[in-house]
Amino acid sequence: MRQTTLFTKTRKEAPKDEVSKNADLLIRAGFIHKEMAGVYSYLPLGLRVLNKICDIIREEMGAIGAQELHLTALQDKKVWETSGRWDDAVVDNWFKTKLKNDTELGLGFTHEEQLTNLMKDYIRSVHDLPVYAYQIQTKFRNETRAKSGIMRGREFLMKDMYSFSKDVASHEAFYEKSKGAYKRVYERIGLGDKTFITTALGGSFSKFSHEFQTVTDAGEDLIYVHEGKGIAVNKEVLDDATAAQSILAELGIAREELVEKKAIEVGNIFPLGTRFSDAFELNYQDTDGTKKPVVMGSYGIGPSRLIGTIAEVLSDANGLVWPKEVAPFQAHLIVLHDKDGKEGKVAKAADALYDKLTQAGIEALYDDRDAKTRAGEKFADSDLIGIPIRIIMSEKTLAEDMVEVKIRATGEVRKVPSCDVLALFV
RNA sequence: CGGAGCGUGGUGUAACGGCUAACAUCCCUGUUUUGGGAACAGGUGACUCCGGGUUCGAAUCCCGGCGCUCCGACCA
Repeated sequence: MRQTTLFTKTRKEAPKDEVSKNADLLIRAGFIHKEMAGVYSYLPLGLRVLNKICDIIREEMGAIGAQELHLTALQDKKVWETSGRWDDAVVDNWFKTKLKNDTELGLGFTHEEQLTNLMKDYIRSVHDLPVYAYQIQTKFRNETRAKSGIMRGREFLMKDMYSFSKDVASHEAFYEKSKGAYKRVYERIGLGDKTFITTALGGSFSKFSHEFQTVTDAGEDLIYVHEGKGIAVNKEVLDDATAAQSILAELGIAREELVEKKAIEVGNIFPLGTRFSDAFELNYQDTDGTKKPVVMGSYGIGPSRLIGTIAEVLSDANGLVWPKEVAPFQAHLIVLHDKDGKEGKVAKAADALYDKLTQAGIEALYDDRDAKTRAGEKFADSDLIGIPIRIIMSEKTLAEDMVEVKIRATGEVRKVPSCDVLALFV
């Protein structure tokens, strides 16, 4: 994409109504636009990152046999009354609205109820199981306090998967498999080293749950990391003496081995048991003819929060630093025109290189702005946007038939023969 | 939901109750410049969040809204 056609611009100054680093950088670099507190639009650059993250999630969910679907955001009150979660006293972060005829509707903050109810039309027999279904969808949560930029919004994107298994054993087998899929997602988006599977309390549905927590000072949670085993427990576990004892024993770790860290929850999986299948009478007929409740699990990950987390964890003083797999573009080609400007030899060579990259299937952002935008400004913008590989072509480099390559993450600079540029992307 | 702070051109800031609301940046014209956010000249752009009130006079003081940020509570 030619940068002259990109409608967003970078900003030199931090927005006055944001303090958090993720919002500051993402807004200044033109990835997101704030609409109101906790509600952000995704601009072309930000959407590219979001789509890449979603595609990685799709691949990893597909790899463990999950199928994608898309449920509705508008929710039927009756369905939620079935599980007892319509009441504002039970769930206090509902957005509710009404039809013209005063029928109440909700805007989905999660989708256990709807999907369980839907599955009644498709799950009848043991032969229909298991089913693993997920969606990537906008969720609405009426948070009393939106904060931390895109880390905690009122409208946000969420991948939520639900598993439907015939019994506890097969549920547990899939639950374990899902952990692997989640780990691969964090590795691929560049957060693997800092993300720990964290045992947490189960809340109302089960004895325990697992969170994926990325260590960062911008986090809201306190976790206790066992660095040797690469696992953690949530503070809430240690606060509960009986839970702490059994969970630490199960994990084979001792309290003294744990190090306290601030972290942001970037994923959460938990067994649902038959909490919803009982409520909705989602049963199946087993081979022996008896009726049994489906055993369920729920698996969430927030792509938009992941963007914020990457911005918090991987950025530096000059701006964003995108890992290869989620970067909006693989290459940032910068041309420094000669005195003939857009008609000059350097411009022609850079145009040709851009075409070559594009034809090779390499996504490149081409900073083709003319000499009114000087080198320093182009470099500063490039640092801020954070594309992994920068390729600079100028009169100087062209004279040697080279380009200059700078790696955003490390700052490493080297000269590469123009003909070898494609080799940078294998 | 408790507490604190804030709301002024697109952006970031300034302005004692008193001239035509100032500066920087961005943007537009032109000249010059060309490897880390250049220089000069000219120009566009604001009912100072909204509604009331006090006053000869309000961006400024008072009241009420709305909005934003932060701390806390909450967060299957």
